[in-house]
Amino acid sequence: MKRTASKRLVTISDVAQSAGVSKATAARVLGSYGTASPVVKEKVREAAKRLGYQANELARSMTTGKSKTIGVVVGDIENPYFGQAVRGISDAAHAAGFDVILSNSGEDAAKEKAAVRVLMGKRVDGLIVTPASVFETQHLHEVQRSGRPLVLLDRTIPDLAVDAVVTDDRQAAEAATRALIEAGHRRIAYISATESEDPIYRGPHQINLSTVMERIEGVVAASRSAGIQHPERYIRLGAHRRGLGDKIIAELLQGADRPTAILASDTVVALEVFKTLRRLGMSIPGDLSLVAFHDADWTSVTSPPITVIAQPVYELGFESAQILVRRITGMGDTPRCRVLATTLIKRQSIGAPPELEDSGAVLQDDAAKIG
Amino acid sequence: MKRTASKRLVTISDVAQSAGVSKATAARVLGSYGTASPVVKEKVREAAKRLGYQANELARSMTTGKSKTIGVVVGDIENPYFGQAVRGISDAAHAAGFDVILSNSGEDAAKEKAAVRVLMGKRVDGLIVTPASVFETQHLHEVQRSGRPLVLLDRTIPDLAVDAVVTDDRQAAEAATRALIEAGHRRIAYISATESEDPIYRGPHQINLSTVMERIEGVVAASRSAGIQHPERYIRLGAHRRGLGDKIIAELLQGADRPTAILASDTVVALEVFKTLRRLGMSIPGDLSLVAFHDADWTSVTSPPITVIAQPVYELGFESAQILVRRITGMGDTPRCRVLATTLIKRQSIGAPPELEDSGAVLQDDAAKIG
DNA sequence: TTGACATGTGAGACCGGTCTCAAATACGGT
DNA sequence: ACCGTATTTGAGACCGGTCTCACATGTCAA
Repeated sequence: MKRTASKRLVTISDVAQSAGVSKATAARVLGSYGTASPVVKEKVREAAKRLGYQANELARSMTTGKSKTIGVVVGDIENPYFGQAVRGISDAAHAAGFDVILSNSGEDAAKEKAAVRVLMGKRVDGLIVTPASVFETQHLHEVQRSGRPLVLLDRTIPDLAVDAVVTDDRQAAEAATRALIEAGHRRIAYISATESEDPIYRGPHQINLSTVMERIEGVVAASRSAGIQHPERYIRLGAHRRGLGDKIIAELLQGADRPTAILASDTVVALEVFKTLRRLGMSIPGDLSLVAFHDADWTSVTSPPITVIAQPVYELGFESAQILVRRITGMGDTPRCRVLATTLIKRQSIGAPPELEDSGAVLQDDAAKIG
Repeated sequence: MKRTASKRLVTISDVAQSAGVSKATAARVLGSYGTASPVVKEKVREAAKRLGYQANELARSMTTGKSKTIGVVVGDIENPYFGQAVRGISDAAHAAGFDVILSNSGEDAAKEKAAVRVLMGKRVDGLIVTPASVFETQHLHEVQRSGRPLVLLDRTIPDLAVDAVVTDDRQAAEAATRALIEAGHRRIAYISATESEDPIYRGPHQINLSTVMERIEGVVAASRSAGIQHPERYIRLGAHRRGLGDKIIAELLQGADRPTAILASDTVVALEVFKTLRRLGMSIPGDLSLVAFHDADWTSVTSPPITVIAQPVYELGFESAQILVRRITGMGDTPRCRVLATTLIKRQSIGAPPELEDSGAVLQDDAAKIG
């Protein structure tokens, strides 16, 4: 058995010595740059193979300044939404010869900040980030100032002039809401998983994600143009943690003037709605209609199958990586925000609203609000 | 506006010069090693802050030889199974002060090899890998030989003496099969997503994953001890690609002596079973009973809810990272394989087998095999 | 006062590559 | 044979940190 020393690795100098050439020459052959005669090339390659040489990419990156690596910070790897996006990123990156380092922030701005710092420290050539908050963005501004390319994924930050790739959430929310209105609904809830101590929506200052704001605007706009009064009252936030989501949904459905339809911000929330409904003995779409963001694979096998807003998640990742690579290699035209379209996939979770006893009271309530 | 040069970053020499101390002293303060007087510390820290100094981790790792980073190669990031495992890894790693670099192999041994090479090149302190094949393992042997700690996740490799963390697949498959047998089933299929050109199982040589082999053994053992003849005939492989899975399942269910129960290797396959059944106009558990590996969150909201084998996936990741960190920092007791237990969660997808016309023929068939 | 010893600081080697530059060699034409 | 040019090669600086070691200073006991 070959007792290779486990500590010290083979360096280019070792190879050079063994091949009987200078370090510089060996480096040229192994690094595929400069020139070397065929016979020398062969000698060096043979020695490298024999010694089991593997280049130290760290050293290489340090001198060249390029690491051929892009850093990615996503909100939650466990969420299949980001899983798909990451695959898109990986595919595009690898196709361009880049590696990917992934971190997840758990949607926590502080963790995100730390992750970005680490990746910058590792001298990645560029960054793709799904920012956890539009408020805490100093670290991203710093990245931009340092000149390292940065692409925002899924969400934008208003005052940060970098590339971004997002889906058209406003228009998606509007379309979904319109579909519910066309089915006869007037009391439509939007339940978001976004972080928030207060589950009740009181205004834009609470919202720290561009997507959430856009969706709320979409729901409100569609409702308003259908003559629905005060649609904001059915908006709920912070349904992220499992137990909490359940509570928020149950309270919403058991309260006075309960909504007859729910738009869920992702499939995790939709799942929570499903479970809560089962617990309350209510059915879809008889008692409640449901639409969810994200066409997760399982949404077509529930009963009833869920009507969803399909987002081009893989493309979102793929495009963002392509843009980033272009910035790294090429140069700077002005940053753009690419908006990808979504599709409403109609399945069987939308029905006519049930006849609610207190329906008249609600109208009165609405009327009172006007007067 | 401060026009920070976008190209050249601030180095420790810049900070030293600005603070009026030597490079060595500045490094001691900023690197938190050696000694420095309080007043000098203050000066250096102030200068670093003013200049926006960020350490070059590459340079740091190069001299120290440690990168405080562990590399992870998983089969498929999109699969929620691995998503959970990765979170477990991240949590344990970060708790110990390590960063995580993630790659995915797409269950392709060649890609896995490339990913391992890249990570080794980046001088990660250790590796966690879910090996795509028990046959192509030279690269993993090389890692082991180089002395860099390696932990296998979810799967083992017989002749490779490194740590591993897996679930007890044999016992899980046995328990699931027994549950089906107790419900009266005698024709039980196991459908695996594992890569294979031939969907029919002909022997162990086809199987390139330890988990798959264990599960097959589990199913066969439970069947045999219940007196079921030739249980292997209902084993199908390669249900990975979407279209193919559908075809394999449909053929199995429409063939002579069709199985009355299916054990699916993961929830993606289970989903495929659901869809195919719907297409064929069959129902669960009336026409077919179903059990699946992996307690994906949605398996409780289908109708009927699916009986699953819950695996401690997060723990799998968490443990593997802990073991790896222990190896990196501490030293070598002999490598161990940690086996975590699974739980059978009984829901409503198991029922009595339907009265099949050709039931008698099957028994004859079985009997014929004995004579 | 002097010596023993702890503490703070700077000079410079080093990690393992890349890259510049000059010297050495090969080649081609007259 | 001889010169001009192209190609191959080696010496050594460099990237940005860490680390060793020598030297300067401060403290305290004899």
